[in-house]
Amino acid sequence: MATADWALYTRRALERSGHRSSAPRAAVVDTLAELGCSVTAREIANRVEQRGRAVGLASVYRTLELLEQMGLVQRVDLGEGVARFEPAHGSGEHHHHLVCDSCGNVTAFEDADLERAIERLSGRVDFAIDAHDVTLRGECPACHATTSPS
Amino acid sequence: MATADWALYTRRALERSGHRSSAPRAAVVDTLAELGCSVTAREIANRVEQRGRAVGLASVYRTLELLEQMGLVQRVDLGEGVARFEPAHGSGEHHHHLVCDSCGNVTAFEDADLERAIERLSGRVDFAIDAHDVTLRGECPACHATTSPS
DNA sequence: CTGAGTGCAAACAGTTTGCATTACT
DNA sequence: AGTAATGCAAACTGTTTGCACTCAG
Repeated sequence: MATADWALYTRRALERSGHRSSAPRAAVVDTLAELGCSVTAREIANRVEQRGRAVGLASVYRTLELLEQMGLVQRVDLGEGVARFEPAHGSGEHHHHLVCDSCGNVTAFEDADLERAIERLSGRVDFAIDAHDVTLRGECPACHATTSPS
Repeated sequence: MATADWALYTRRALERSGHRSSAPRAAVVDTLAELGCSVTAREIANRVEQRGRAVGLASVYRTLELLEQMGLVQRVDLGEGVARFEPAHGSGEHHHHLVCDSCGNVTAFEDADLERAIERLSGRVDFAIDAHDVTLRGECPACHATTSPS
């Protein structure tokens, strides 16, 4: 399964580039793999602690920063004033996020049509585009049900 | 011209909804209209000060928050860790942003194709979408020239 | 044994809030 | 006169940094 692959690959990549394999760092990698899509640094620290081990928040941030520079982690900003992070799966996989305005719930989606539109657009603008974010906001099914009970 | 229209309309809207017309608030409105697209609270405060008058940063934030709630101002988060704001022009006008990774320069763009793709997509997901942000990142022409001098 | 990596606490930056003061209406 | 709105400074939040300590290589 992809999440275990990523954790493994990431640990290898760290080794390969001469980084020491420390317990805290491994815990962050494993936990990010476990939690998956768009998690905050604090969520990672909390989860690690739940599992008995413990990591300083600073180390979580330092690890995430390192991994981001290595292209193994993607930083995501959904406009909540908190940075979110997720495993970066190679070049292929590519998703964006739906955010529920009521409960803050975050879900991922992918859409080839959208990607195509953005790609075309990228060729048309005068910037040299190399990344893009799309965030859709609204109400998730659960909140929608309670808000407008038909 | 649109910027003056917006300032006028906004001041009217404030009056109409029973808000006092104070000098600081008017200054914020005028300055946001003048600066236009995606400015920070501090930029507004600075600009107001340059023009002789002065506003506390807190008042700038309070005004922007009020205007946002009234739908007259749009809050924009480009993932820099600073909130940006811009005049919200009615329902029609709709743009997104290009951010230069090197110099931080922000430019606006609109693209009907992209909007259409998002609209179609919105119908397909299980959230009730009512807003969306798109941010394209890359190198602006100026930075691109200095980075890769052909 | 050496220094990369850690944890803590202090420093920071942006934003929000409490409160006494100001100034529209 | 009454009270919405202001300005300042303190409080808060998320993130970064300095520094002494630890542990992997």
